[in-house]
Amino acid sequence: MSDEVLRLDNQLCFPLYACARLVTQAYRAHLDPLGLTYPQYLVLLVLWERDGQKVSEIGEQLFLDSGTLTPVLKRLEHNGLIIRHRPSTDERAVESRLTAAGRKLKRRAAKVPLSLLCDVGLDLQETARIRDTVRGLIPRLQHAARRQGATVEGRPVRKQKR
Amino acid sequence: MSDEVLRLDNQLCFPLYACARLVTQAYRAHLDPLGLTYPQYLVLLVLWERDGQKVSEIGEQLFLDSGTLTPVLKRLEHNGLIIRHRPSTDERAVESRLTAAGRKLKRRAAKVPLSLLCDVGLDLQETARIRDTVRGLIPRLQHAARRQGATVEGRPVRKQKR
DNA sequence: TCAAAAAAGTTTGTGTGCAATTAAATCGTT
DNA sequence: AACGATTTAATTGCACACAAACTTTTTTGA
Repeated sequence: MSDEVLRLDNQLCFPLYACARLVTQAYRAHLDPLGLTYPQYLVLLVLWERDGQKVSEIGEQLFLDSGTLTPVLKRLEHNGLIIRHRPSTDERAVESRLTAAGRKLKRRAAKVPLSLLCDVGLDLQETARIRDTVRGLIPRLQHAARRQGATVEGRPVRKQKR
Repeated sequence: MSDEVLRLDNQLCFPLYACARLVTQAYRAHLDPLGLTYPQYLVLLVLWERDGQKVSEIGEQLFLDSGTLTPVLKRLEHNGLIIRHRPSTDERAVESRLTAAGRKLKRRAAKVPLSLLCDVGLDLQETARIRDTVRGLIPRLQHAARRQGATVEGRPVRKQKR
């Protein structure tokens, strides 16, 4: 009876899942030479826009919690791209600040997005259209995920084991 | 100069990455009661469509390799949902076959997709539209990802660690 | 004022993803 | 039949994701 709804082809979730992985794979060829993983690249994008942000600020933009970001930031620090330090005004927080090497990497990274579009064979218009479609999903998914128990933003909500 | 292209807001990759994670988070609330993770659920979707598939066959449909699938399949076996065995006709292969418990779980899982759409607040038409848009990206991303993972002019391109 | 609560990160444990390597079985060609 | 090439999974090593527990610091409120 309900076989149809369970077909892989009929689900929205799977193409999203598959595309996200394929995108990071496509990025890898361009990020490997920079010594970056895709999540590390995302963190740098955030810091290149505004330097010296706290873990929680970075997390709000990337929808990642500190449990994920702490190791990523430590690796970036270990690789000499950022420095983490606790500001004296609030010693709970940890700010990440770009080093000279971290700032310098921005120039090389600037070539990556266009290379990717080129690899994938998308023009700017179509890219923008798809981007807006997918982006429109985010608030609704946040609502759905938050409602049921993930820590999307601040609120605890979850009590059950994975 | 090239600041604009590096803005998080202008990238297609990030919404895809964010949505994929938010989707699995939204699924978690419905899959936890079934004792499944999202990748485990995907494997079962494939087996519910056709039982007894080889690791490579499952991998082709989910775009996952044996390095990822082997542990997932072992956990499904450990949880009593499938049995893995090597067919005598070709002892290299490993077929995964649903147990009675694995087949039984399909009835409960059949409620999940609709619950999700309900949580997210999407109607069927809009879902299908977005799904087709995202699905259209897959072949192009595969081409882009494959192009760089395999070989260029006969020589292996990849030698650097991640 | 000061103990309780809240906030901010870190740590721990589990489960993917994926590249690279390894091991075993099968196939193709001689 | 022999043997190198190919196929198929499993293994290894590293890097996310994320829930839950924990530590330290700051804020609150009776």
